[in-house]
Amino acid sequence: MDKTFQPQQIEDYWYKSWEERGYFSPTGEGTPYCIAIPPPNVTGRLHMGHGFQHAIMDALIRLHRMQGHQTLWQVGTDHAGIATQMVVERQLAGANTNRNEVGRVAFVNKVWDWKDESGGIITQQLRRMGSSLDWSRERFTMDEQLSNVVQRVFISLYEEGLIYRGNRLVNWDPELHTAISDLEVNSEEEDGYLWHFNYPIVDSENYLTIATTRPETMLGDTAVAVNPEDKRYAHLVGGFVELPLCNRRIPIISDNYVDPEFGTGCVKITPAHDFNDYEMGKRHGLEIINILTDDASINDDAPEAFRGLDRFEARERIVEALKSLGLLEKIEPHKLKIPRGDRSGVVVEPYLTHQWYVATQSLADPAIKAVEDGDIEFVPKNWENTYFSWMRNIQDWCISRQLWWGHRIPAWYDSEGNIFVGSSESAVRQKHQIPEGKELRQDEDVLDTWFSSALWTFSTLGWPDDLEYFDKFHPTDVLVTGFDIIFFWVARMIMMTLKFTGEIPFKKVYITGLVRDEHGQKMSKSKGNILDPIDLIDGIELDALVKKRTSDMMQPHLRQKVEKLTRASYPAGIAAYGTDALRFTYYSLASTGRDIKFDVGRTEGFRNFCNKIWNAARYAMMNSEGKLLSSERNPAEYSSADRWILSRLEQTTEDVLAALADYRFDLASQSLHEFIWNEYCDWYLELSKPILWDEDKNPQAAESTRWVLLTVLERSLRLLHPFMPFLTEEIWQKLAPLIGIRGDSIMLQPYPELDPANFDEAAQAEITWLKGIILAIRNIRGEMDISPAKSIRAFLRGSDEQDKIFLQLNRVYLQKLAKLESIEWLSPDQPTPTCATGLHDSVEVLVPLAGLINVSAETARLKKEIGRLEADLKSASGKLNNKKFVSRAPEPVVIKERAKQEKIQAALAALREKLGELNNPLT
RNA sequence: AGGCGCGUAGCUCAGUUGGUUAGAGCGCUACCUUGACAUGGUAGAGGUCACCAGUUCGAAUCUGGUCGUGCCUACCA
Repeated sequence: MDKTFQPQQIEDYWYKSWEERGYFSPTGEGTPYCIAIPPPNVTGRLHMGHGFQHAIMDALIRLHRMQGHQTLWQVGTDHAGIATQMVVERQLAGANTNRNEVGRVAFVNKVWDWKDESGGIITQQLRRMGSSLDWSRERFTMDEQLSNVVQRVFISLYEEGLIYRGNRLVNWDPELHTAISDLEVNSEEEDGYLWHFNYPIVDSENYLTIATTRPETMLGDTAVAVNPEDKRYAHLVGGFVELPLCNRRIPIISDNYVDPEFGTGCVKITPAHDFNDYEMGKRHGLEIINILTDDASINDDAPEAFRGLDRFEARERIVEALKSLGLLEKIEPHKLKIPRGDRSGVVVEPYLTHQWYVATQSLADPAIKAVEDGDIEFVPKNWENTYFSWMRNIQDWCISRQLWWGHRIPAWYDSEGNIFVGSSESAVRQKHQIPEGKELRQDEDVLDTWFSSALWTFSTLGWPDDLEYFDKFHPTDVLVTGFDIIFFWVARMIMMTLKFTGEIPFKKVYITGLVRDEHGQKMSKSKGNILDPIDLIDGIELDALVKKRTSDMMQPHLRQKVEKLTRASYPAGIAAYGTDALRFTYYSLASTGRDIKFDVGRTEGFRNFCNKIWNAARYAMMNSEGKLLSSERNPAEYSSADRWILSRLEQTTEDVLAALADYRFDLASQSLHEFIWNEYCDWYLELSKPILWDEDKNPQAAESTRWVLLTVLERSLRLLHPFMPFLTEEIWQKLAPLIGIRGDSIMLQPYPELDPANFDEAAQAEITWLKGIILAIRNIRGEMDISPAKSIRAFLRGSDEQDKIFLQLNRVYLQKLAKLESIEWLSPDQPTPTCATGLHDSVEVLVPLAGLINVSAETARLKKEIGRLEADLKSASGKLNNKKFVSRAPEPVVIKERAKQEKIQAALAALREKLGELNNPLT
C-alpha cells in the first residue's frame, strides 16, 4: 500500500467494475426501495447542486442496498427544451444561419445530433461522483415510450376538459419567441425612471398627469384610471382625454385598484401589455390594443412614426415627441422590478397570444390533501408551508412553448379553426371522420419540458404498458431536490401522478439547501465563483481555473474582476481531493439550513481524513501480515481496550443509524469522523502498539487485539461505505479476507445493525480513566516544556482501591503512551518529593520535579487550574445554595450538582495543598 | 406588503424534549520527523451564544420585542 491515499488510482477501476458486474440493478427479495433521479439536462454539466444531491441520494441508495432492499436508483435526463434549443440556435447563428432557414425537421435533427454528441457528458460526470445509478434503465424524456406517455396524458386531460386553449396575456420572451411560465421569470429590482406625462382633457384647458415606467406602452392605452375615492379627480370620471401621438380619445374611469398615493394618483391603462391593466380592461370592457410584434418592436397598429422600432428605441422617441409637444411634466429616478426570462436574460413582455393551459384547480386539491394527510412528507417539515401557499393560490399552467425541440402538441386545426386532439393525424381523421381532402395542420408548438418531467416517476418505470417495475417500485420512496423547484417540479409531479396513477409519486421529499460559495454568494458564471465538482475531484491549476471561469462570459467586462477574485481565493489552484473527500464534504454540510456555504477547507480536511483511514488500514494490515487468525473468538480474552473500542463502535453505529433515519447526513458524517479519528486512530491504535510490539510476551492478547483491530475497521468501513464508496471498497477488498469475510464487494455486504451486547460500561469506565491519567501527564509535559523524548517518572496517589486496580491493569499502556520510565502507586499518607500535579477525578497525578521542572511555571500552572475550578465551584455552589433550586429542580439534577460540587472541592483542596508545598517544600 | 429562514470561536458550522466545564473542522501559538499517517502527533489560546425584556429554581435552547441579514411570494403604474 502507498504511504498516502491516491484516489485517482482506484476510482475509475472500482466504478467500472461495479457497473460491469451489474451491482447497480435491483436484486434479491427484500422490500423494494426506489429513488427517481431529478433528471438533469441532457446537454448540461454537473454543478455543485447536482454533486450535493447525488451524494445524498447515493448514500441513501447504498445504505438500503446494503440493508437488503431491492434497490433501484432510476436514472435519466430531460430534454431541457429552451436551454438546448438555445445552444443549437447559437451554433446556427455562428454559421450565419438560423432555424427558419434550416427548417423544422432539419433543425430537430441537428438538436438530436448535438444531444448525441454532448449528451453523455453529464452521465459520465455522475459516474465520477460514484453514483450507483442503474444505467441499464436509463431514460430520456424524448424517448418513444416516455413521449407516448406525454401524449396520452395530454389527450386524456384535453378530453376531460382539463387542458384548454386560451387567448390571454402570457410572459413573452421576445428573444426566444416563446411564452414562458411565471416561474421562468425572475424579477429583480433595477434602476429606472418614472415619467410624468400630461394627457389633455377633452373639452377643457387642463391636463391629467399620469406616471409610467414604460412610456412606449402609451401607444396601446385605452383608458386612464383614478381611484373612486380620490376627490381631486372625481369630477373628471366619465370624461375623456386626448391620447397624445395617437389621435384617439380614451375614457377616464375609476377603479379601486388605483393607489391615490402613488405617482399622480392617475394611471394609464394598457390592457394588452400589463397584467393588472388586462384585468381592469376586462372589468370595464375596455378595448385591447396590441402594439408589439413577436420581437417586441412596435407593430402596424401603432402610429406610423413608431412602427418597426425596437421597444426601447420607441420609448426614447416617444419621450422626445411628448417633450416637444410640451406634454412631458417631469422625469423621476425610480427603482422597479424588471422581469427577465431566466434563460435569455432579456426583459419579458406581457403579450396577448393563444396558448395551451392546464386547468390546475381540480388537480391541486388532491395534491394538497396528500401532504396534509401525511401521505407525502417534506423533510425538513416547514417546506410544506411553501408548498401549501403556492398550491392554494395556484394559477393555470401555460404548457405550450413556441419551440421546435420538445414534445409537439398533438392537436390539429382545420381551415375553420376547429381543434382536434389525438395521437396522430390519421387517428384524428378517423375519430372525427374528416375526409382526406380536407386539410389539417398540426399545432406548431411543443410542450413545456416540465410537463414531461411531471410524469417522471411513473413514465420511467414503464407505466402504463409494462407494469413490472411500476408495480414493484412505485410510489418511489424519497425525492431529493432543491427548494428552488418545489413549484416547477415537485408540486406538478404530485398533481399529475395522483391524477394518472392514483398513487403518490414519492413518500418523502428531502429538500436540500442551495450550494453557495464560501461567502454565501450564489454561484454564477457572472460572479465568477463557480466551482466544478470535477475540479475538486481531479484538481485544477490556477491558470486553467481562471481561464475556465473567464471564458464564454456573457459580460466580458467582468473578466478582470473574476480573475482577481479567483487568484485571491485559490492562489495555488485546487488540489485533487478525490470523490470520497468531496462527498464527505457534502454530507458534513447537509444540515437543516437552506444555504450551504461550500468551503474548500473542509474538503481538504476530509481528504486528510481519507488518508487517515488509509493509514490506519495500512497499520492494521502490516501488523497482520503472515499471521493466522482463527475465526474462533472467545470474548473473554478481550482486553478492556478491545471491549472499549467495540462499545464505542456500537455507540457510533447507533448514532449513525439514528442520524440517517432523520436524514441528518451532517450528524452521521460527524459521528463517523469522530469515532474513526479520535477514538480508533488516536486511542485504540496506540493502545494496540504495546500489545502487538510485544507479542512474545502474550501471544494470545496480541491475537485478540489484531482481531479487534481488523474487525472494528472492517465494520467501520461498512458503516462508512454509503458515504465514501471508493476508499472503503479498496481497503475492504484487502482487509476482509484477513478476518475470514468473503464477498465480491463491500457494496453487497450487510450494513451494520445495532447489537446492544457490545455496550460495555465497565470497559468504558476503565479506558476513560486511562485516558484521563495520560492526558494529565501530557498536560504537565506540555505546559512544563518537558521534551516528549524524555522518559519521566510518575506517581498516582489516591484513596480509591479502584484506581489502584486500574493502575495495575494499565501500567503498560501508561508507560508507553505517556512515555514513562515508571509509574507507582502512593497511598494518601505517603510523602512525596516536590512534584508537578495533575488531577483526574480524585486521583492525583504526580510528576517529580527532580530538576526537570521550573517551580514558578508549575506555580502558574496550578494557579490557572485553581482559578478554573473556583469558577466552576461558584456556579455549582450558587445553585445548591438556592433553596428554590434544591426544592424545585428534579432530584437527579440536584444529586448531580452535589456530586459535582464535592468533586470540585476535593480537587481544589488537593491543588491548594500542592501549591503550598511547592512554595514551601517539605524536603 | 406578506411568508420563511438565519445571527454561537478569526472563518465554515453542530448543539435533539430547557440542566454540558457551550463543541467540531479549518486557521492560529508552542513543541515534536517516536517503527500507520507531517494529508501527521502532543499541548494550548480563542466565545458576555446579535441586543433587550419575560417565563423558569435554571435559557444558546421557550415567549415577546429590537437590530442586522438572506431568500421566496405578491406587487405601485
